[in-house]
Order: sequence, then C-alpha cells, then structure tokens
Amino acid sequence: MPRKPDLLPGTLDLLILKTLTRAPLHGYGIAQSIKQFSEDVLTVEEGSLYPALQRLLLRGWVKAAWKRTETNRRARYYTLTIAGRKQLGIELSQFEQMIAAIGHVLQKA
Amino acid sequence: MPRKPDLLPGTLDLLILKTLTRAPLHGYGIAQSIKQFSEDVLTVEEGSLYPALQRLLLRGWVKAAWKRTETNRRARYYTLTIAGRKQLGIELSQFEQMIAAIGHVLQKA
DNA sequence: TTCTATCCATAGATAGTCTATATATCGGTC
DNA sequence: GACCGATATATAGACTATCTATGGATAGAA
Repeated sequence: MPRKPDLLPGTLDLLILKTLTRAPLHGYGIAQSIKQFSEDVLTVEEGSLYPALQRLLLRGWVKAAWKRTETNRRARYYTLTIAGRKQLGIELSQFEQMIAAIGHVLQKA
Repeated sequence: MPRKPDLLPGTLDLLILKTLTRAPLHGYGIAQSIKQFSEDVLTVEEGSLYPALQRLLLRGWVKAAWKRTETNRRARYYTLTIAGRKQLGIELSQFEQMIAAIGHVLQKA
C-alpha cells in the first residue's frame, strides 16, 4: 500500500521561501506556519525541514541567526536574502506553469 | 544551479492513469500524449516512464498486451484496470487537496 | 520531578526521477 | 545498398528529496 505523502515532493523549498516573506522565523515556527496556513493538510517533518534549510542556506537563499524567542528559548531564525526572493519568484512561476500543465492533462475528457 | 525538472515529482502515476482513461495506449504514445496535452510543458523521459509503467503493472492498476500499431510496429498497449480507475480517483482527490493547501500557503500575504 | 511542548540536528532508508545507454524496426532519402 | 530520423521498449546507475527514527536540550506547568 503506497503511503499518502505529507507534501508534494519538490514544493518544500517554495513553501519555506514563501513563509519567510511574511517574517523571519525559526525552523520549528516555519513548520507550524505551513501546517496552519494549509489547514493541517501539509505537515513538514523535521527530517525534511532541517535538510531543506541547510540546502537553502548553502545556496544563499536564506541566512540564519541565533536568537531568543519571545518565550526565552534559543532558536535559529531564518531570513530571506535578495537571492532567495528572486528564487522564490522563479520557483513560483515554474510551479504555476506545472500546475496549469497538469491541469490541462487532467481536464480533457 | 538547480535544474528545472521535467515534471512535478509524485504526479507521474496520476498523469499516466488519467491518460489511459481516454484510450489504451503504448508507452511511447502515453509520453507523447502528456507532452501534447500539457502544451510541451511536461516531458516524460523514458527513464521515468518505463519504471513508472512497471510500478503500475505491479500494483495492478494497469494491464499490458503486445500489439501492432496502426503503422505496423510492435508495441505494448496499457489498459486501465478497475483498481486503476479507483486509484486514479484517490490520487486525483489527494492531488487536488494538496494543490489547494499549497495555494493557501502561497496566497496569504 | 516529571511531563509536555518547544527547538535543533543527523543518519539511514526509501522512493522517484533523470542521464545514459542498448536494442530494434519502419519508411524515406541519397 | 547505406543511411537517417522517428518510433518503440527497457535497464543500470546516479542523484535528489522526503520520511523514519533517533538523540539531545530547555522552559514552564503540573
């Protein structure tokens, strides 16, 4: 029996980048935010999240800084870079193009 | 530099199953059909297509038969099974749910 | 003190796609 | 006859992304 995936492969970077346009956030907060905005449909596992954040850091699309949360916990806050914002635009348009294309295949009787 | 993928990972089975609802088709024809319906946005590579068809066969969602094409070439025609049609329904609704959820994350300012 | 929620991180398994390659044949052209 | 482009199937190996499982740490509540 194939499992139901927590998210569509290939869309996590896009979701993270978009989430960071609203405000800098720490990893845990990003995961929560995505879960909430998606009304519990999308769940970002830690084993997907942290490698993804490493990816984004490595590619220069986000930068990170250790801070204290409002509740006095240490956490690593991620901020979108200029390159990240540009990348978001690219991924967004590619994603929309793909979705439209898939829609064409799915809609024709 | 990350590549631009030929398709959204996780959607190939769905595309194939949907394509086969129109008519039984051979592998090469399925790839062409998807390419055409998607207006050249989606390209199914052979190395993705044939493993996918093996998957679908193994799971009993399609069945295959060797035939001659109209142009007298040998080809393996795939037909959707009852289970395959049911699976298409499942994947379709999951896909739509995911896309809607992603849309929610992407749309909120 | 124990428990829950918050927070970070990685190793290893798994799955799906892509690159590259191999094989074969039909029909048309040089 | 030789060659070439399009049609057609298939697999091995590389690569990437996600998931499972695990480990650790701390704040605050019970």
